[in-house]
Amino acid sequence: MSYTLKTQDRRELHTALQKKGLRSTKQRASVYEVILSKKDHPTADDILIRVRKNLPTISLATVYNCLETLVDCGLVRQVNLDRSSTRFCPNLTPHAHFKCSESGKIFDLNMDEETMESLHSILPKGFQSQNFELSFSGTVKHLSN
Amino acid sequence: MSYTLKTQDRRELHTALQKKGLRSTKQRASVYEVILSKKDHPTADDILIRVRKNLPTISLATVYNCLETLVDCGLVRQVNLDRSSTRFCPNLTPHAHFKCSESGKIFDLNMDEETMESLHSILPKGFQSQNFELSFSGTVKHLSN
DNA sequence: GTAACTGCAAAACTTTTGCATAGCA
DNA sequence: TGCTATGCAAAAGTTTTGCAGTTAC
Repeated sequence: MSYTLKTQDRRELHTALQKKGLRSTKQRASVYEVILSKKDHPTADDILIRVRKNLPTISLATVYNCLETLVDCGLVRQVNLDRSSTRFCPNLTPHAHFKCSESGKIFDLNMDEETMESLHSILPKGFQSQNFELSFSGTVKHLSN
Repeated sequence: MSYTLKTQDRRELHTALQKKGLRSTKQRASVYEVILSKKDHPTADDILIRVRKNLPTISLATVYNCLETLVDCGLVRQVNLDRSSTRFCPNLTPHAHFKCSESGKIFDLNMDEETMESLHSILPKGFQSQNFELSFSGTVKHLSN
């Protein structure tokens, strides 16, 4: 039991899994823990490397399985920017992403209610959106880049 | 010379290529023509099949090359929805995409100035966006689905 | 003529699948 | 104990690369 998921997070994970009739496994906990602990939008492969510090024998296929499970449970969101690997993000609040083309870093940008409404106002009659993804690319001037 | 690019479109293509010091080839013209003629957001593979009606020997690698060229020239935009193949789109006006999870169809949604401004208002100081992508997924009720 | 582009094949990369084994409930 | 999840390997799918031959300028 080397995974260091906080009690509250572990409970949340367990509840969410149980709600779907799924089991708690150390692999799922460890993948979730990795995503929570460093919110830098890692790819499945990034996550594999990090999880292996705790679980050296975990396979990439299992990481993909765990990620799919976490996404299905609504604990994690997947992000597709340009044509590179899918990235994963524990931020469940409405937000956009900004990818800096110089550093490659990805930033979360919070979205206020007003912007959310404005954004959904472009949906024509009959279009019912369950999900949206907004991403910017560009550069970040100076700052902590 | 079996490609049926309209005179104006051909001129636009030629000018854009010339501006970058690139050559006009029938492959590039044909790929461009295919994207312009049916705005259903085809993948590279879709485009290959359509272009081969005119140029039976064109290869997938060439299609990818042509697409990259057209995107670099600003004549075509690439669209990444979920984790499937990249799609291509000749609509250069600011717009969003909506993918119907039932039919799989992708719709362009126009964006007015106000929404564009609202959308960019979430960028923090120092963040300079060169590009954005907004996509919705959901269902389309009745209508011409 | 020559540098750029194409076509082909192979490689690289990401993600999925099938199946035997392990482990949670 | 039974059934789900994991680990491994192989497959599938998308995109890129290297190179010889072709073509636009």
